[in-house]
Amino acid sequence: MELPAKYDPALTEDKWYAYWLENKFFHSEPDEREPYTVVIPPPNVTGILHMGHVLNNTLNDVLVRKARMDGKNACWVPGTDHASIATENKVVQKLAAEGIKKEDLTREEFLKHAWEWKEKHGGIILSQLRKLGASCDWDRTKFTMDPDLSDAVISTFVYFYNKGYIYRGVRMVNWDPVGLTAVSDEEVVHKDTVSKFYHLRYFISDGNGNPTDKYIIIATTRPETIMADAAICINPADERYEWLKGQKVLIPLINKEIPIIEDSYVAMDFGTGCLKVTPAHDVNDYEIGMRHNLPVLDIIDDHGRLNEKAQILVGEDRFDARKKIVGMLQEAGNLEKMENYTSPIGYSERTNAVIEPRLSMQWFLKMDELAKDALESVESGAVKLIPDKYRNTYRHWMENVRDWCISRQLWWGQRIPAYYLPDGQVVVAETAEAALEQAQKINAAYTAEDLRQDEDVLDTWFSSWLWPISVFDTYKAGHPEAEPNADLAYYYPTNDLVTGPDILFFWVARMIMAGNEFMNDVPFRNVYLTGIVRDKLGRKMSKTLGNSPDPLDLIAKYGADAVRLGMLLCSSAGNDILYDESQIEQGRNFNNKVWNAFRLVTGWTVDAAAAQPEASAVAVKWFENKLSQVVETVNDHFAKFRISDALMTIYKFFWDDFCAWYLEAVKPAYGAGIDKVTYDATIGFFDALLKMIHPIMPFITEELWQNMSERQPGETIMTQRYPQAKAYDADFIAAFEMACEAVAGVRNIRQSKGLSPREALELKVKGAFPMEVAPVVTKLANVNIGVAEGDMSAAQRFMVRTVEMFVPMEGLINVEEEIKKLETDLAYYQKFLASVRGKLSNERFVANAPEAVVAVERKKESDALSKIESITASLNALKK
RNA sequence: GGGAGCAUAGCUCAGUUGGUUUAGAGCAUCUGCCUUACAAGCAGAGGGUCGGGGGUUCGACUCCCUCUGCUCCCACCA
Repeated sequence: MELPAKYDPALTEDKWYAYWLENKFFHSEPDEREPYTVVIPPPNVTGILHMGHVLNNTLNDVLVRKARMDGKNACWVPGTDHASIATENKVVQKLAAEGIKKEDLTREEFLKHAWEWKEKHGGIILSQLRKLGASCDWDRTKFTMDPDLSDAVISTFVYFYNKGYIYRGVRMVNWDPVGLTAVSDEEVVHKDTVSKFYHLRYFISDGNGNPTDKYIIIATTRPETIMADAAICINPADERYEWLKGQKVLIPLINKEIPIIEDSYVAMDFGTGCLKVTPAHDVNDYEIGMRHNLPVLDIIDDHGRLNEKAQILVGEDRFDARKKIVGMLQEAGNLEKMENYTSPIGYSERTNAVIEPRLSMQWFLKMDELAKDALESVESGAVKLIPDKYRNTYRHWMENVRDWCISRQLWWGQRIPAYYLPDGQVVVAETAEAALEQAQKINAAYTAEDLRQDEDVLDTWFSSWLWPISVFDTYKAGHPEAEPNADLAYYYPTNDLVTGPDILFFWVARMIMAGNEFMNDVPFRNVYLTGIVRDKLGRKMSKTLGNSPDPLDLIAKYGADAVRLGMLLCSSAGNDILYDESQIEQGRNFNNKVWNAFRLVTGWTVDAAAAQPEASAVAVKWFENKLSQVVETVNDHFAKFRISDALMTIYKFFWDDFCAWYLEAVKPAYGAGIDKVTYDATIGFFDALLKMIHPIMPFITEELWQNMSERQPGETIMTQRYPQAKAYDADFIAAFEMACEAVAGVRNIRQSKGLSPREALELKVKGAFPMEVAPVVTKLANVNIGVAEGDMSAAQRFMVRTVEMFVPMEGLINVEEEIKKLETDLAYYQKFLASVRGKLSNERFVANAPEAVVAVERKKESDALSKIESITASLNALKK
């Protein structure tokens, strides 16, 4: 078979992915093997693949494929997340573009549109993952709103409600006026924002609601909320405002009389020391209001517009109202001054709208007990975070967690299974029928018509926190007492979770809580936290910057294997990835290297009569030993999740050790055949190398493995065993390295003297060179090796460790230059010797340092001495 | 405002209980090669007072303090 000189991934990738699917190699069923389980961090169902997904899923796939080849029963469960607020937003926008307003639709009509949208766009990302080579068990694909997964969510709600962990209450929540829903604290992003600090005059009332000429100044960033002011608050210790106590002031523009109150919350050194208290629109103010029994006046509606309670500017958006009211205040003589002011403002993570703190009735889940256990899971090491610097962050969050607001004023999601009765009571049950039964216990006359289900749905994370359980067993979530089904019993807990640190709390921590609660065991053993993919300038990749390449374009251009390797090259755990297309080029180049090595080896013809050359025998012995050593190193890297180290070890093993040294050492002369012993060994090594590379580059390795010899239908490299490390001879490996250094030394001399590699040279050795590896030096350096005797001053000299090597070259030696070079070397070693002797003559060093360390220093000393001696000898010879 | 982390070659990073020569890798750079697998390549080479200062130690890239510069997380001073 004739292979082209350049590898074309387009010809192989789809073919082999289809083959893997056809043969169901990704599919897993429980059996007697040890399981290796991973659940995918479910991407948004309508999302499309971005570089972050590529990084994450490549890492995941590498781990899964490695485990599979280590003989484990690997199961990688894929799926998608319904992402309630994000998806609902997209549907609302799509409908808006068609002139349909959400308000005009019923819940059922809207959900019909949403499901249509999901059917149309859902799962695109999963097909994109196939292009990347992800070896997910697609038969197990799940969606967080699959009917049975939704049932699990509802059961979970009922379970926690009955346990007393879920309660409903009026609280100050983070209101998203664009998404029209409350969001959790974690969904609020604080960004420093430049705004204005308005200094407003509030005139003192004369007692009858008329202004006097005295006033105080209040500093605020939100003048549009003054109509909702319930009081002005000062610090009781503030002497400046002693005179104010007991007075009343008038709200500008509407002349409403409000009291002066005192509360030590107010900072005397901030602003003017006078705080306007607006309980409905600020969390702190709300708390002050509670302490002082102030009325709560809510003047902002769901959309962030002023309502009729504001009396003025009714119907205006809060930001328009702010501009307008400033003008009005100025005209009325209430604006003292305004200054620029930068302060952190909360934005909705999903819609980027400025969060409006707002009082509303919401459902909450108590977190204190759950958080305590989840913290313990990480502190005890039951769950390992990689890198472990995240333990600190995790602890901090778990110790300061607040109750989780789980209700969302949306339609896309699992509807809260709470039913309101005409008498105001609430019943919570998994179904409407069960709810009615409960209701009838309260009043037998109630009928289904009397029950009104809560309009809200649950936070998306309230379903995804069940993911490692519910993808296997949808009944167990919400029913801790139930026996797990066979799948869950076998696959849980999962082994590794690969995800971004940005959802450590949203998702990872909550999965640990759910796991502890329902399974009495953690959901995974290791959490590998990736970095964020940035461009090479360090900027986060984003659509607006346009600095995010489309992974599918990259795959089309370079091949999935190249993209995978390119992403992994620079991905140490927890560190951000500075993505640069040159890394993917490097991946492509490596593909090509592997391809061409294969062309070379399979192009050889075996000469059955040929005896094995000595150099080949040495090379085979060396590579056998080296292979075991490298497999050992690679396994160690994998065990410690040092994936990029594992990759680089394999990369260098293939490129440097195998191609540059081994293949060159065993390569037959042009046109000649290769002996069978060497050929078989080489094919064996290639086979092992392909297996080692396979988890990283699955496509090209399958292609070559299939081409290497006749394969039966249904055979695959995917399920072959990873090479095993055997005992190896480290001394022999070291000896071979000396041979390589000798070859490099000769090549260096050829280069500096302009000598062709074809011209055979003499190499004279002085010292303890391991002669068993000499045949390799002979072949690769094209030299005849002999022992150095007599005057070597007419030879070019170099050293391999402590062995002196000479390449005689009468007439080509530049004596001046050689002397200079030797003198530089001599100076170096003399200085080095001095520093070593400095140490050795220090009694405290000799007394305190471990014996081995001292021995090393003595070895350094003797090595340096012997080098100085040989350099001096050469110098003397030259100077004669 | 509170907390955490980082700073090592031009770039991206290793450096695994403080001791294997006077610090490593990949990429990039320079030099010479179209050598019959591969120019997406081959052979060689250069390049770092380990952010600054101080301390502990026989010994510090590694531990402690401090300064500087970045990054991230958390956070209700209007």
